[in-house]
Amino acid sequence: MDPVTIKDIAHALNLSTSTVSRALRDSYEISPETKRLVMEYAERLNYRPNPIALSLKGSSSKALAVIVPQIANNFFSQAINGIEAIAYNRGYHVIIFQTHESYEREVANVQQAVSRRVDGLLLSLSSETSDVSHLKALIDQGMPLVLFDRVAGELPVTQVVADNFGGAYAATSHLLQTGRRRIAHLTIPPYLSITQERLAGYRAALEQYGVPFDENLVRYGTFGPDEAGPLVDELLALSPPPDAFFTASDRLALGCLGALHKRGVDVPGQVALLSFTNSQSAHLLNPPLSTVTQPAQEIGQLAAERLIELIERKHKSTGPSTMKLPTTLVVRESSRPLPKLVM
Amino acid sequence: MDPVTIKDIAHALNLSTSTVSRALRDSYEISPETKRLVMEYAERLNYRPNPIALSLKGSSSKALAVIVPQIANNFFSQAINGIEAIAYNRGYHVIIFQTHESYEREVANVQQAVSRRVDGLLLSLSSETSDVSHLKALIDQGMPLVLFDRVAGELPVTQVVADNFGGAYAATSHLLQTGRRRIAHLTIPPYLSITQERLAGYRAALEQYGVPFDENLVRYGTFGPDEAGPLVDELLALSPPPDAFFTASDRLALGCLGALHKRGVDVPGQVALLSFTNSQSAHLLNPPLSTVTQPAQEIGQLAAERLIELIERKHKSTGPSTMKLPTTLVVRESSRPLPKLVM
DNA sequence: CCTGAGGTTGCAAACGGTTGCGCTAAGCCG
DNA sequence: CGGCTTAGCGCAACCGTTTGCAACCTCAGG
Repeated sequence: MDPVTIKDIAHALNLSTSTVSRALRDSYEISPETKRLVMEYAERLNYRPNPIALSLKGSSSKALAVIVPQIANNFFSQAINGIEAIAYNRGYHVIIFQTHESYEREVANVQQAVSRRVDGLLLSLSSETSDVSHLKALIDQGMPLVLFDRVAGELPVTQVVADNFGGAYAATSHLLQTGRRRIAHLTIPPYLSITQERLAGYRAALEQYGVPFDENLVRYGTFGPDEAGPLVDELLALSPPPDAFFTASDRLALGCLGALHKRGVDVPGQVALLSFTNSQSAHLLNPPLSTVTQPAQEIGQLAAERLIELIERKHKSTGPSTMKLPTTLVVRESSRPLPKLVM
Repeated sequence: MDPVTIKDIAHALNLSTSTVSRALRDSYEISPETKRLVMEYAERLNYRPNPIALSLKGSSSKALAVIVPQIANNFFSQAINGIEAIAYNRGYHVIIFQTHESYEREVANVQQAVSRRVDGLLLSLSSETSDVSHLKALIDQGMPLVLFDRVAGELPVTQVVADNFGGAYAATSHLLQTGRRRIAHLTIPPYLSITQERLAGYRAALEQYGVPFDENLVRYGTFGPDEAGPLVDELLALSPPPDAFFTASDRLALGCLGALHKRGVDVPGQVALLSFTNSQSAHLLNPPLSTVTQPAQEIGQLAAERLIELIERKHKSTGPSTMKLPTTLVVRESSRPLPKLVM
């Protein structure tokens, strides 16, 4: 029960493969009668062109590569969801790669994607990646590429990101408005563009409110397991200790909340907590968690749309652009205003 | 800067493509000297065989299809994580498809996967799927196939699942032991094997404790948005109302907890809550949620391992088997024993 | 010196499809 | 009625690789 080929049809109808091919593509060179015959027969046999043969011949493989650090992460799985939706509608398939935050695997995955002849790449940098020459090479080859979320500003490619600066600014401002002054920032590895933007937003808000920046209050996580606990301990040991935690990832948020629970710290009485997260259950946590959410699915959709545009009218390159989508601050119990407002 | 082909090497070295091909595959027919030349040159040019040409020619495409209802779901993203890990180690790629719980898309995705000439399929049924003839056809074609999580028992294929019966039995028993007698079961669409197994586990536990089964207490969700609220209302309106909710999915768990919060129902005082979920934050919810977790990543890994075995020694088919992995009951605050135990 | 074997290498077909071009027959015009 | 156009179709090359088989050379044995 092997798949039907063009040859089978040609043979059965006593035609040449070229005629069948043209008939199926509705070429003007083929008589309506012949077309009808071929189409009907192909329909009956449920003929599907072999995409592999197509990609061998032509250039297009109708496949996109998505390279992300981790699938099992709310943000990325939501983004992939958006990517897949767009890709499916436009007739593309999605091949997924995980870098597990490793630079080496990122390079290897890019290689693999290229040799699979994908039509384009969607990539979110691993936290280890500081050298982006592998991507430069891609761009020089003319491979369509769109970066999302964790991008590299210096690369001349289309990038889709959330407004990390704005999100962090809004979050920090909110904490300041609720009376906190010692705001700790638990964040992700410093190489990442998003880390820097969030840090910048955090600093900008501090400055706006005349609160001096204290680098002791900024701690970098590593995506390792159980990393939040020690960081929280270090921060709580400061004097004066922080009165708020602003964290930059799902894992840090949950880890931090868990650590605070375990140490019997009252949230938000003793410290407030506010986090970047795409978790669906922030409102059900104890206490309900104030969050900055990124439009993960929209980011994925937009990135996929841009990429497909790039692929389909490669000539008319509109030039690289960075698209920034707004984040949403949702205030909940974990950052409730302090009873006595200092301001 | 087009990718290097065997022809380029052949031309540069004044050899035929066949010689180069054989040299690269280290064939005994080629002289050591020629091999060395070819290998070195290929190395220098960073030659990578075109996988598309390989798949066209031979049989193997070194790609696996994964078809799941939803990527943005803790269970599935964790499972895919496991799949990808194994696949990567064995040199396979993973192409992801989402059915969005639609039977039509499931069929279309299977078609697409086949025409992409993947070497094998990993599939978790959509909730709409009751007819599995599209999978029967696959099996008849000899396409390696492994079902996981949402399986179809009647199919003669390898299946990897969690012990849903056991998990539900343990969960229900626990609720009974803590003094609950009117245990509602909010579950997913009834076609699914896992739904039936969980229901069976639930009933078995009831029977064990001599509590009559009341079908009014069982409600089926549809994966729609905000479906939990109405179901909770209906159940709370029963007389006597339930004293526990046992839910069968992440979404139902969170939806249910949210609905109970909103209605001011005390958990676990008024009703207990216990859920199947792979959420990472169950212990941080308010109240901390008692859960049955499935070993999602292990299920993915095991399924991928089985599939690759199937692919690589297609001849020695060990016959279909069902592998069942244990679930874990974690008791937390949301199912705290009632103050006055009836038993 | 001829023959045959063994060791190397190249030719060509094949995978499934697309496409430039050539061929045939019919129709049209002068 | 002859030549030209044109519709409709087939031949063959091509994408990159593998592989059966033929071809060639060298050398040893008879």
